Amino acid sequence: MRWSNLFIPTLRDAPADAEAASHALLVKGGFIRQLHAGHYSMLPLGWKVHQKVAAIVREEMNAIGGQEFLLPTMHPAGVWKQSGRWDTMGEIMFRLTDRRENDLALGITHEEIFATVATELSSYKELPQIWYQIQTKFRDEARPKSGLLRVREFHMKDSYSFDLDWDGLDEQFEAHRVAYERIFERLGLPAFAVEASSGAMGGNTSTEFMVPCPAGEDDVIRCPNCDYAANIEKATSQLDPVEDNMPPPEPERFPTPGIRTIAALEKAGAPADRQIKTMVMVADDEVVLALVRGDHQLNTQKFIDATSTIVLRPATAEETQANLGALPGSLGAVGVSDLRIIADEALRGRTHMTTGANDDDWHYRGVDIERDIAVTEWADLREVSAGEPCVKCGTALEMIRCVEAGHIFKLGTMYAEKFGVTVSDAEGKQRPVVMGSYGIGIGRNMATIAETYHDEHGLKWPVSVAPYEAVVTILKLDEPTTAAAEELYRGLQARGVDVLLDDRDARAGVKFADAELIGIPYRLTVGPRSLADGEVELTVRANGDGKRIAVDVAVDTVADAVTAER
RNA sequence: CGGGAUGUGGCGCAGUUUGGCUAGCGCACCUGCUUUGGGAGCAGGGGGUCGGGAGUUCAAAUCUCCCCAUCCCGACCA
Repeated sequence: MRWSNLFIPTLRDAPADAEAASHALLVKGGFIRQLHAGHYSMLPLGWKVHQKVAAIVREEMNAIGGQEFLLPTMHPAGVWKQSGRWDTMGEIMFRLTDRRENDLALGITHEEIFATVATELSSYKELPQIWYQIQTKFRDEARPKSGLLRVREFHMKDSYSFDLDWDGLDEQFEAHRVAYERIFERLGLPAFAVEASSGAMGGNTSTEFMVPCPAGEDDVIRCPNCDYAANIEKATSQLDPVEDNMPPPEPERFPTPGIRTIAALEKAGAPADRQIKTMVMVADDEVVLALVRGDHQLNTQKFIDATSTIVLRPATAEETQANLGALPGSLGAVGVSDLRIIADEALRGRTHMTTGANDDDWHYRGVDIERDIAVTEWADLREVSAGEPCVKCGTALEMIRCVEAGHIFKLGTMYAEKFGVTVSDAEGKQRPVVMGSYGIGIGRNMATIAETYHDEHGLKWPVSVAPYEAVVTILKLDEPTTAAAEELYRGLQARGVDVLLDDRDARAGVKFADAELIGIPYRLTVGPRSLADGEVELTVRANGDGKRIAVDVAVDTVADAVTAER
């Protein structure tokens, strides 16, 4: 393509409200424009990158036997009611009504729709199946942010596997894990797999693929020594045991005037690891107590997973007062019998603990949690901190901020049962199929690549996803220079290189700056000065290297480099 | 949803405190001349419901009220 004919609206100044590097550079480079919060127009350059990312995903899905579909984005409420998720999805789902007042939803994911199609599976001989699509998803995110990293409308590759049994699912899951690793490698992303919370998807196992990035929104706990890695919503660690000596026969009430915090109580003689922190939560309109050790933090996702909660919020001061008779600072679970009490595993077996007495300015000490508190359920609720010992090898864990680039789930038979997706097995018995689902956001991966590959001059796309693989820059629009550049351009096209010819009537500095901003991996600069020596200049965007090469080897040099890096 | 900030040509901004000239500057755009290997110079030119509505006033980008939008932090979130 000739640059003079293209719409590549580069800007001298990035919009002031773009903070993430990918956001600023994608706008500045003329790849995207915002329509409104969380909705972006893909301009020609952006769409080319998007399509190249999608093509890599498609190739790898096809390689593991995936079959491409395209399902509707707008769904009748009925299918969502059938799975039960019409009620459990909450505000994340855009809902609307048609002229006949039928309830409709915009798809946030497609388990329900693929399950509906899958009812036509009838025999185990048809299994396994891997079905996928690359299609628009809508999610009414509370806070879209950082350009393409978190939006409300985006393209996702979502795939679904159907197997006769769990062993089959394990194979599909593994096939996807390997496919995803290949995808991220081809995208140039240093992604790694971590244990994850399955959240609203259901199922019992899920793995996220994380890319370290300060603009990300997830914290990952990773062991620098062994292979342990988990989202902080799932991560655990070893804890040093705390010795509880001299358990007293019963809790002792003592006055703590003005003491409202763990730290203040510590000064009054109760070490934080000998305190029980009591938090009052409202889980789907039910008041529930969450107990963690004084020096630990509650991870709300762990609490949600442990209690199968849909909507969780802290109780208001009024609700707390009404249920426990005291305000935060003096709360405890001793003697509470009418509320669910979820306690963190780190508290199991502890005695000689201090906790609030549900009477402002009073606490109990000498509490034996199993004797004195009616714990309903024990669960892993506490949030791991960096530096704690790895559960597998004891090495100090590190915490890394990441972007979630992909997420794969073992779903089981829940959707098959809700939708009646059954097949006959070899004995002629009807069995529900075992499903998995697997997602990669295309635009988010594009933005994550931009986050990973850029410098002060602009983007530095890997060849695999670059909007153009090479650019031939004409420095002087006279006949001999133009003719030489055109010949290189045609030569590269003949070698199958996705090449751009910068034939604009602009100064050299403008052309160089634009080529660097939009991140073309290879630039051939054709000017009368070097041409007089029978040479052109080859500049590599990735490392800034520039060198002169003979005109007659230029096409092969660039084409070979591009081909090697695809 | 809570907190903070911002809305003035395509982009970046000034002007608002203290109401008052035809709403200004840089970039970008158009024309001409010169220039031409790292975002050119000179001259001329086009483009703006000052986020929207209502109000106060002789007079509103500027003051008042209401609303909307966007960004950041948090909550939340596959």
